[in-house]
Amino acid sequence: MIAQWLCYNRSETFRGEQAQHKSMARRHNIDGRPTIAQIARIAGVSVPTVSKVLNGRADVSLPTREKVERIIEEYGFVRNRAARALRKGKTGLVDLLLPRLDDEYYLPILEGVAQVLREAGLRLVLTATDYKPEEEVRWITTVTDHSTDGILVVLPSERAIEQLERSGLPFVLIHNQGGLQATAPSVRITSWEGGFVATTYLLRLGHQRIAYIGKTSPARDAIERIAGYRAALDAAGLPLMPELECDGDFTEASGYQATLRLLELPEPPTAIFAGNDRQAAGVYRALHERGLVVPEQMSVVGFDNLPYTEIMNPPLTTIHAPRLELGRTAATMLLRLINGEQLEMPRVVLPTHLVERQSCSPPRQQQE
Amino acid sequence: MIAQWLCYNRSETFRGEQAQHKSMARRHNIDGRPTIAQIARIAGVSVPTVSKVLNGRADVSLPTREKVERIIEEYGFVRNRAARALRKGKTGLVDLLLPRLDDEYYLPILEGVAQVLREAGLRLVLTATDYKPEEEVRWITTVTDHSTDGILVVLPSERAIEQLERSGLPFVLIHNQGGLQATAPSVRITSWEGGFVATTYLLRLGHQRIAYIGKTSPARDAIERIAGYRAALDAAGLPLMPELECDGDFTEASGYQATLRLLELPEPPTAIFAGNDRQAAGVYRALHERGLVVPEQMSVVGFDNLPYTEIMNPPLTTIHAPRLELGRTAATMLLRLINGEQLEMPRVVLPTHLVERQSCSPPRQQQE
DNA sequence: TTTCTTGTGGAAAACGATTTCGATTTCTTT
DNA sequence: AAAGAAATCGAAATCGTTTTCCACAAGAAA
Repeated sequence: MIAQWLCYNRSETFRGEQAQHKSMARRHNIDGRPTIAQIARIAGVSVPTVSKVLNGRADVSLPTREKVERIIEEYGFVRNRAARALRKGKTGLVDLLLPRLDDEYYLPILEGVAQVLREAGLRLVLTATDYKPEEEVRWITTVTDHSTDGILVVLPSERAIEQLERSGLPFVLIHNQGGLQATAPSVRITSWEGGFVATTYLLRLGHQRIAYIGKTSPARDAIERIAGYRAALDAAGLPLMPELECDGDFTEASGYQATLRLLELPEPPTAIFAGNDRQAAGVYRALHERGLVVPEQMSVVGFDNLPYTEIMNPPLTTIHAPRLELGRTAATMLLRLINGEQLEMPRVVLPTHLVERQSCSPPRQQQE
Repeated sequence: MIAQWLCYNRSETFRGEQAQHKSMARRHNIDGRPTIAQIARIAGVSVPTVSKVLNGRADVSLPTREKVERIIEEYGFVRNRAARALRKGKTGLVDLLLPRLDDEYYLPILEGVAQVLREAGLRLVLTATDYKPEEEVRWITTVTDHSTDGILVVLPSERAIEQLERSGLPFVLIHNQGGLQATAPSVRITSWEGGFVATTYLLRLGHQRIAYIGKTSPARDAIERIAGYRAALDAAGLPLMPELECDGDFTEASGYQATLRLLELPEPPTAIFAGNDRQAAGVYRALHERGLVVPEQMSVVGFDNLPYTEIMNPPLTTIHAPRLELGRTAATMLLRLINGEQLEMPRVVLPTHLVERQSCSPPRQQQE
């Protein structure tokens, strides 16, 4: 047992694996990792010449270039990023600030950002603020120290935006909560339309009593979703039914509890529009517990289109939130800003759309 | 419509928001962001003194310190990270390499790493290799340029490990695939025990015909899981049943297809051990399609304990893979290495355990 | 009063790359 | 063959911080 917990000695490994480089290095009196100056000396050229080769500049003759390239290859030289960043004023890093990392909602956003940055040869620094103001203060000071070329913030607070604008660094907001007057570059989704479309879909199926879950959250997207719901009812000439607008903080548990309350109503709804997919999962659980089957006895619509909605039973009809594109466009915009370009469209809104699966059907005749 | 797509002019914003700093800066002929030298000049001290204040050194008198601190605060000075990194040889950055970002399996690992790094005041650079060798080559050269202080790699390839050892940078492997002889510091989970425990659990419930899905993957964890399954059968005195060992590449679809094939067997199994939760979801789908109910007509066990297993219907019994701890311990080990310490336990294996939910029950009497 | 600490502060040399600009060489042109 | 143009290369400055080491002053010990 003990034998396999062999002690790992870093310097030993280093010596072992770097042997071939080491021997060459010794000949030229190099201690550790080679620098541009050492490469230059070995190649018999000047430091700027090596730099020019490294940066693919034109004013280097072919023989010189090849010689230098050979030496670089031979010694496994890689240039020191810190020195480069210092001189060029660019770090090649972009900061992405997420509220949480354990929430899979943000995953495609992250993926989208990573894709674009990778294509551009930039690297991604990830920070989770955990919704805590102290954390925000920490990253604000740590982020504005020129250690990154630009900043992407998901669900930024007002204070965060102020700090960002003050810093002078390029930044783009994702899911900006701010008021309409904010001019900062941002990417959002059409939450209102999503709410409207989902509700309209249920209305078209013939539902008259449609509940909404998710009234608690003060987030802008949540507010827009319920507003879309109300607008759709209104457009259909139906009155608002306050008893069908349930609290819900966008967790599975709140969807569960809201559903139980809805089922105890004298006249329960025939369809439930959950403000997000997690709540929809809670709705499923409550319905299953009460022995109601989806969609025959209750239609359900979610929001976000998380991956697992496909494998729910039955698969959940939901509003697709284009989260990958959210990340991609935000990153693309940021690259423009970093490049000193102007954004012709600083405030982008990405469309949502309905994904029809099997959790909805027309209501039963006469509600029993 | 057009009105709200106001053009965002970065330099304008900069001018506006930084006005109060700017005015002071102008008095002292400062153009952009202040440097240590400018702070020093304004405070009437030397550059090293400011640096000493910044680094909390002892050889600065209280009045001087306070004066400098006041100026720093007043001008909103933050030091340039690149310069600091160049001089100190440390960047304050740690690289995390993940195969994919759109796979929620890795999310808790990421979260764990982020937690530990945040506590240590380091920042996380995230890279996705996308399982592509070219990508790996790219990051290998880009990552070993001293731009990060250490590297964490999830599911590293052999070549990646070689490169890492050659680079001389501290690194820790997560889910190392390598052979037992590898001495590189790594963190894994007890996949074999997980497979053994899951299978034994089903055996104890009375199942005799237990299928396993997930034979295709060459990943070490996959191999260990099926080995654990076989060992449990063996320990129970049961023969191996090759027709019950199904191919499966750990996707939902493969779980679905494998299940359909299993159900067509002359003598189908009474329980299915899916190599991971995604495959288990496919199992559920196939069973539901065929009208079989879990667990009465088929017991199912998963592996990984992904978040959505809790809201599956019925909730899935599965093997918990401690992914958060995987990230935390790997990051903790890396910090030690960065700090120049030795690891007394360079190869850590984290325990898995069974999470009992409602997808298993004793087999029906007499199989019909 | 003299010497020895102790405490403060600064001059200058790093760190490793990039960039500017001038010097040299080579190649055309007249 | 001389003069001008083009290609090639390098010396030195620079980015902003940290670190080493030395100078100086004030207080303590002789």
